[in-house]
Amino acid sequence: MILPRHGLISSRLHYFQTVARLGSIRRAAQALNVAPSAISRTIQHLEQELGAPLFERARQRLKLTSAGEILVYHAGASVAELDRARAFIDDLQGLRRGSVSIAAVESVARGLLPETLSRFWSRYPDVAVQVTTTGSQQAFEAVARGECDLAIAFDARPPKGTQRLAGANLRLGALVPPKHALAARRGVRLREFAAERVILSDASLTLGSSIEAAILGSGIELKPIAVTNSIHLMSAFAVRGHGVTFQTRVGVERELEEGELVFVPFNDPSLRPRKLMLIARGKAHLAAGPAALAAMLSEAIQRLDGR
DNA sequence: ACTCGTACATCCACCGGCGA
DNA sequence: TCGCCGGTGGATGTACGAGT
Repeated sequence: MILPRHGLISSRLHYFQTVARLGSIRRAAQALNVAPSAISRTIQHLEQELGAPLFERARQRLKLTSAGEILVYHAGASVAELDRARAFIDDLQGLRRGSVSIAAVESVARGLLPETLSRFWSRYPDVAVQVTTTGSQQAFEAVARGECDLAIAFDARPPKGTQRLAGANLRLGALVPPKHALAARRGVRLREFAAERVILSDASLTLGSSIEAAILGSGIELKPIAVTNSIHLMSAFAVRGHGVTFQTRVGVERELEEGELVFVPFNDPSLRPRKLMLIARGKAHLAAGPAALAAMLSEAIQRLDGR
């Protein structure tokens, strides 16, 4: 049994509209892919219900009566309203039990994302979320390829076909233990850590490459005690007093809140703020679930701007 | 004018899915 | 399980146009 595109709610109106448009039950039947008899009977039912003929049967041609003209006008409005209602209902269902996929850099997955998802799930508890941690450029490319709905990353170029939804400039700084000599300072220079044990991120992270460029540009020689691509390890080493590390506040929210580390921003002009960005494949592509999460993430990212 | 082929709407019997 | 509803295919009646 082939149902017309509007289902039972408006199939009669849809049949009627098609017959009125084509002026023939047979052509309407071909257009709708049903038997002519089905349409004929549907029209008869409508006429019985309304108590008035909708077509004049003359010379093998169906011509709308005045009642038919009135119904054509109102049926068009009704079908359009049903389409609108269907779109709203689809969106509502997407928010009730849809899914969202996100690619994010590790630092975002440690703090910003869990915090925002807690708020998201308090409103939309049945929307499933798939989170993949990866490098910045890879995260953005995953969105461009349609493999995920949203991506959050640092200092990466949004690929063609994607749209930037939010951005924030985040200062780079040193993460030091509370008892460190520089912990109370309002700002520091990179060269002040020349004699220190430092924990650096490797060049596979955008963080690593921007710090490496600043080190090379200033001619400072640092003594890295550890080099890693893990934001988690960098902060864990720093908390245990193995050395100081350099990054933004994103990813170490818990350590800062609990007083395990202190963030001291850099004053070096060569250490420019890092740009955190949220992208999607264009707002028009976002279903209800991803759109709702994107709105919450945008708000959270914009609150970070300048910090 | 009549016949014939074609196109169309309608009627009827029957089938299958779905909900009470 | 049964009734309702919407589907299909075949039969039938009607109208039209072309050919004779």
